[in-house]
Amino acid sequence: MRSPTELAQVFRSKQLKLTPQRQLLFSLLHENASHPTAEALFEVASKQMPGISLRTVYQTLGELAEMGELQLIDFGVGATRFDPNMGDHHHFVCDSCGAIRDVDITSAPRLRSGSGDGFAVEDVNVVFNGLCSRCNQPNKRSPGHQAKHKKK
Amino acid sequence: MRSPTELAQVFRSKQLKLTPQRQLLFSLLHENASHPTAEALFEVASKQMPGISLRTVYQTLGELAEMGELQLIDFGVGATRFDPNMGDHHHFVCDSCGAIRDVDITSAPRLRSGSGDGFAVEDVNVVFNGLCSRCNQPNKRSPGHQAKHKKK
DNA sequence: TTGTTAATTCGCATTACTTGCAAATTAGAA
DNA sequence: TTCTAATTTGCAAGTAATGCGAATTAACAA
Repeated sequence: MRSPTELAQVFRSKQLKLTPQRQLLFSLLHENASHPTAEALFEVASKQMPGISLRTVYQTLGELAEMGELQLIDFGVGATRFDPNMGDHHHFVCDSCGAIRDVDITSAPRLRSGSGDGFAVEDVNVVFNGLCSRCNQPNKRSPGHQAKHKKK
Repeated sequence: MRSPTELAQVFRSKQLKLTPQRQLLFSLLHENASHPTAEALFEVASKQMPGISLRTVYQTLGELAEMGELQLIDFGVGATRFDPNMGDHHHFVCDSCGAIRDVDITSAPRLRSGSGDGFAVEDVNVVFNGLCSRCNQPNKRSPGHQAKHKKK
């Protein structure tokens, strides 16, 4: 991850202006380990910066992703999630409450096959589905944000 | 996979009617290894059964998925894909043309961790991104259906 | 400080994909 | 053949995200 100061330099080096919106979104994202959606980030940002536009959130998140400052992940369950953790890692998704947790690559076999059968693999993403520790307790399932697409 | 006859029994056992639409969609899906979208399947189905509704395609695909006859997969690149292959396997997605290929589980490390850190993993999905053999040839990239969300 | 200008934000319209709903149709049992 | 619940269909509506143009503003220069 990058400090706000470093971010400023990255922005300038790319001819991008350092706006209050961008700074806010960047820091909110780094304070937030929940892999928020654009909408969720918008909610939080609105509290500190009333009037900020959802359009700007999408715009900025897209730019940060292009700059390699964050990952854009779609688990096929509602909206795209944003992850500032650019390290090699995977994800666990709770099928009950929708919570997402990073899965450190060391705890999962490292998959980095070069190529096979003619196609060149450039990236491998592993998604673990199941029940989080909270929802795994039979009597206290969080009815949180349920999966919409129920993959299976 | 199931033969049309077996399917009929499965349907009956669940009080579901064996309609021409369902039979057509089921067989089209099994003839088709491209992991089509609902829309794509609708196009093909329309040729053999003019007037069939896109709504019915979505409906039927959803039912088949609930019955465990097919998988519903969202790669975060446009529409949901449908896969009649219920065996343990993963997927390769071409970032250039959007083509999808099954990746037999034997060629990838078998990931079936029971649980860790309190959450119960019930399913593991691995997505390999890269360039397919066709697009991997520098001069002949298929400009096919480009990725829309470009995950990274 | 002030001015200039290209970058950015904002809001609204629009697209893409999918689902809800109600009326019309039909498979399967009697 | 008749009956009825299941199914299909078309259209409206919903969600997520993007396109676009007008208004605003960060950053640089004078």
